[in-house]
Amino acid sequence: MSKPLHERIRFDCEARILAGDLAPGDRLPTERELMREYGCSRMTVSKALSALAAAGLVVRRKRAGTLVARPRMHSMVLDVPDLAAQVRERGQDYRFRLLSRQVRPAREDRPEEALLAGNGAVVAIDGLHLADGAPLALEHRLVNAAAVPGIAGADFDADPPGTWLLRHVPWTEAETRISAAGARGDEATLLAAEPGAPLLCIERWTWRGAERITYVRQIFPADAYDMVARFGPTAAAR
Amino acid sequence: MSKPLHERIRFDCEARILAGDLAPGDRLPTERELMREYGCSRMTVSKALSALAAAGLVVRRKRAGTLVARPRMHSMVLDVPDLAAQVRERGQDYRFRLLSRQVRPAREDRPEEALLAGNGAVVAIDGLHLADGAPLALEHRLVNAAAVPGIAGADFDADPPGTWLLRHVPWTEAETRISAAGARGDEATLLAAEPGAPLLCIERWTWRGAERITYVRQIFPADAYDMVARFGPTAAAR
DNA sequence: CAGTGGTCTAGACCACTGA
DNA sequence: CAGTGGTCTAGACCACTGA
Repeated sequence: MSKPLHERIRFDCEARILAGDLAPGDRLPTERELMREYGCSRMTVSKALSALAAAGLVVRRKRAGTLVARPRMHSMVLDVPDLAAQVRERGQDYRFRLLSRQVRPAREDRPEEALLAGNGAVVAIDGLHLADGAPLALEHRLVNAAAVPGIAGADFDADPPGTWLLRHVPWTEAETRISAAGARGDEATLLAAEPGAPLLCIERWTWRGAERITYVRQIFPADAYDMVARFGPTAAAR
Repeated sequence: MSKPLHERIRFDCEARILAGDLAPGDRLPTERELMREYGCSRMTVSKALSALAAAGLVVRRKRAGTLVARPRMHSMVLDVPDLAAQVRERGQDYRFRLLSRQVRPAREDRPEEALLAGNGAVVAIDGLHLADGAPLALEHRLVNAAAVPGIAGADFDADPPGTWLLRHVPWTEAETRISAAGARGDEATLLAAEPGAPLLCIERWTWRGAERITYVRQIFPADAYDMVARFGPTAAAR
C-alpha cells in the first residue's frame, strides 16, 4: 500500500535535487534535521541518504554534511544483446545456423587462441544468426575446452552458444569492444553484403576469476543492428 | 584500520558465492543464523545482505530466505569517451577545430532539429577532434538554444562543446546509439579517409527532465577508435 | 502457520573534519 | 572542538509466503 518511510524521504530529497531546487554543492538537511521533519529515528533517515549516496546523487562528508554531487556521466549502461530474444520480440523467426564446430589444440599463431587456452584445446564455433532466414550477424567463437567440458557436444538448436554458456557458466566478468570494420570477402558472402561494406563489430572476452572462458566476435551489417546505452541520474546505479 | 563488521559479513558471503561454494539458487544463512555466527545484531547483518541484493548477487524472499541469484549479464558499463582526456593520456596533443557555428531556426525537414527545438532556435556546431593534428572524429552537434543560452558565445578552445555542456548543464539523462556506417564524400574528405570507408558512429540525445538539450553525432574512422564496456559481479552496480 | 525478511525505534559511542 | 555522518545494539511489530 504505502511506501516505506525511508523510500519517501529518499524520493523527496531526490525530487528536490532533480528539479534543480538544490544545486550541486548545496547542503541537504542533516540527519538530525530530517529526523525532526519526518518524526522518525536516525536509522530511517540514514537509510534514505545512504541510498542517495550509493546512487551517486549526493556525497556525504562528516562535519560538512550531505552535499548534492556534481554530475558526471562518465559511464552509461549498455544493454547486452540477446539476439534470439530481440528478434522474436520484433515478431520475426530466430534461428542459429551452425557453420562449423571443431575441438582442436589452440593455434599458437592466433593470439586469441593462445590467450584463451595456452597449450590446451579450444572449441571453435562459427555460426550465423538469422532473422526470418536473413543473416543478422556472423559469429566466431572460441571456448576454453578445459573450462567448459559440456560445450563440445551441446545442442545449439534451442539456444545459440552465448545463451548456452550464460546458462552453464556462472558468475563471470566480461569486457566488450565495439568497433567498425569493412567486410572481408568471405564475411560479405555469408552476410549477403558487398565486400568492404561497413560492419558493426562486437568482440567480447569472458573470464571466470583469472581463467578465460570464451572469446566471441560478432559482426553485423551496418543497417542490421545498433547498440544502445543509457544514462540517468536515478537509474545509473541499477 | 579494521573494516566495519557489515562490510566483513558482505565480503565473506560474496567470496563464497564467487568461489562457486554456493551455486545459483542455494540458500545463504538466514539473518538470525548470521547474527549468531558473527555475534552481532540483526540490523548489521541486514545491511550486509541488502547490499548484496542491491549488487544483484542475491535475491531475498520472505520465508524462502536469501538465495544466490542466477547470473544475468544483461547489461554492461560503457565508458563514455572524453576524447580530450583520452588523447592527452596517450601523450598526444588534443585540439578541437571549430568548423562552423550557427544560431538559426530549427529546420522542420530535419527530424533531429524539430525534436530538439520545435519552432525555436538551434545552435548548430560542426567541428573536428584532432590528435596530434590528425583527424580523430567529426562531430555534428545541435543544441536547444532556449535551454542553454550561453552556448552561442562559448569558447571551445579550452573545452570541446561536449565538455562545455557537461560543465554548464547539470543532471541530465542520455541515450547513446552506436552503429557502423560508410563515409559520405564530404565526411571522408574531412576525416582524410576514402569515401565508403567504414566508420564507427556514435549518436547521443541528452535530456533535462522532459526537455531535449542536445543531439550529437560523432563519426570515427574504423581504425581510429573502439568503445569498451565492462561487466563484473562486484562492480556491476557501481 | 511458522519462519523469513522488511521496517522501524530510541538509544549509544565514535571518527572525522571544517567552521 | 562542536557538529556531522558511520556504525552498532537490542529490541519490536509486521507482511509475506512456501514448507
